[in-house]
Amino acid sequence: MDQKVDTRSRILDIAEASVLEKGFEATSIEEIVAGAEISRGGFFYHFKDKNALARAMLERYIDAENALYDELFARARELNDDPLHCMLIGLKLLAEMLEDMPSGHPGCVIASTAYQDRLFDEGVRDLNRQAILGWRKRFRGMFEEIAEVYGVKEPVNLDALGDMVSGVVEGGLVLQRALREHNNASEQIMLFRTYLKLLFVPKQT
Amino acid sequence: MDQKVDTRSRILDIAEASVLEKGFEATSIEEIVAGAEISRGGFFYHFKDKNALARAMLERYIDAENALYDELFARARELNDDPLHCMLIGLKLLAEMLEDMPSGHPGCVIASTAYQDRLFDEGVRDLNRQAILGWRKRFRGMFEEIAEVYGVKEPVNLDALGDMVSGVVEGGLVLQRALREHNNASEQIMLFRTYLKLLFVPKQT
DNA sequence: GGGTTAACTGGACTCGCGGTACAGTGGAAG
DNA sequence: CTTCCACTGTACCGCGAGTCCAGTTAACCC
Repeated sequence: MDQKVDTRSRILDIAEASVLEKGFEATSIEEIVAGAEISRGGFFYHFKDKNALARAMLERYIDAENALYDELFARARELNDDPLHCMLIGLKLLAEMLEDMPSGHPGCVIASTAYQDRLFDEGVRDLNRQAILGWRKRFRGMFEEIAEVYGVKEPVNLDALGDMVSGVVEGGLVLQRALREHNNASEQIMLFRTYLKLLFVPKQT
Repeated sequence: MDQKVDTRSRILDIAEASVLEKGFEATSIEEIVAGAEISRGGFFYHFKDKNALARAMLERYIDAENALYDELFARARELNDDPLHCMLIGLKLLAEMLEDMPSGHPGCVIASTAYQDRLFDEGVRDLNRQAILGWRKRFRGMFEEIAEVYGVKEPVNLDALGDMVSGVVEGGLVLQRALREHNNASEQIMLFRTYLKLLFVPKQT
């Protein structure tokens, strides 16, 4: 119970690595149990089927992603109190983080799940949906704060702008995955950052 | 040979519809042959395996997408000769087109393939890569033309900006798929359009 | 009319994987 | 000493991909 990490988490670790590398379908239960050094029976003891595994993985992934955003923007806030600069610093940190990942970022489970969604049940799909809505809310809130202090040079829908953060990250990861380059996602984030710099201008008083 | 469309194309039609709706893995050969009203043997006569099918589908999809871009921006050019306005009009047309699709756009096969790539062979992955590189070149070219006439307010990498078109579309489609909303992709494109309006400014002479 | 070929049909079979069922076991906790 | 948890191990089912192959049908060619 100490040296051997909790089996359930070990299964999730192995499964996540494999799913991010080759996709959900291509990851067999056989291979998960081999990696986790348990029996097939043991796997089904923890997860009633692959769907339950997907659900648990998504939950964990989303929690981790949210924690990451929390930490990133908290640090950004420490560095600068201005909401716009906080956003810009946070995005820079995010971009750097994506770049520092050796062999590229694993890629977002969200997109992967979205494109194979018929494999999953309603619960999994809803989890996915809620995660993106959460990010929309989070970033929309930050943009509202910015808009209180700054003017916008062109009218934009702040919900859509919030979605654009997720969209740019997801899109960047798709490019990165397909191109087999390693910094497309961070490049795209930096480009989006430039957008914000152009969009928000000091309010004339 | 006239009323019965060429069987191969009919297989591809059925398969594409099904793959876009539920994903590649979830589409069984059984169901394709039922839809195309042929026998299993007939399917394997045309495609040696599912991989060959994927490859053919991707080729067709990419060709269609490129033809669409050709047409869209050709029409835009007819409407306005200025390279920036041509780009802006083209994006608007693209956004409108995505919005007009009943029940949303089918979703891009590129992302779908990227996230399941271990299912496919090197040929399929390379096709995917070449498509995105093609779009990069296409849009980069257009941005270069724009940059000859306009100045940029903030320095940007034009390759990355070219990628951003693909990225925003892909990302938007991911959001749309996951959220089950219907106009995220077009919204994201319009937001990107605003970016370009802010980025490119008339050159001071 | 006979021969060749392309485009199939249909059926039998193998294999891997997801999933089920269930009996047994070893160790910790009470 | 018993109970329960967290498994192991094995046997079994069904489905879908993929293989093999023998036979059919229609078209075209000499």
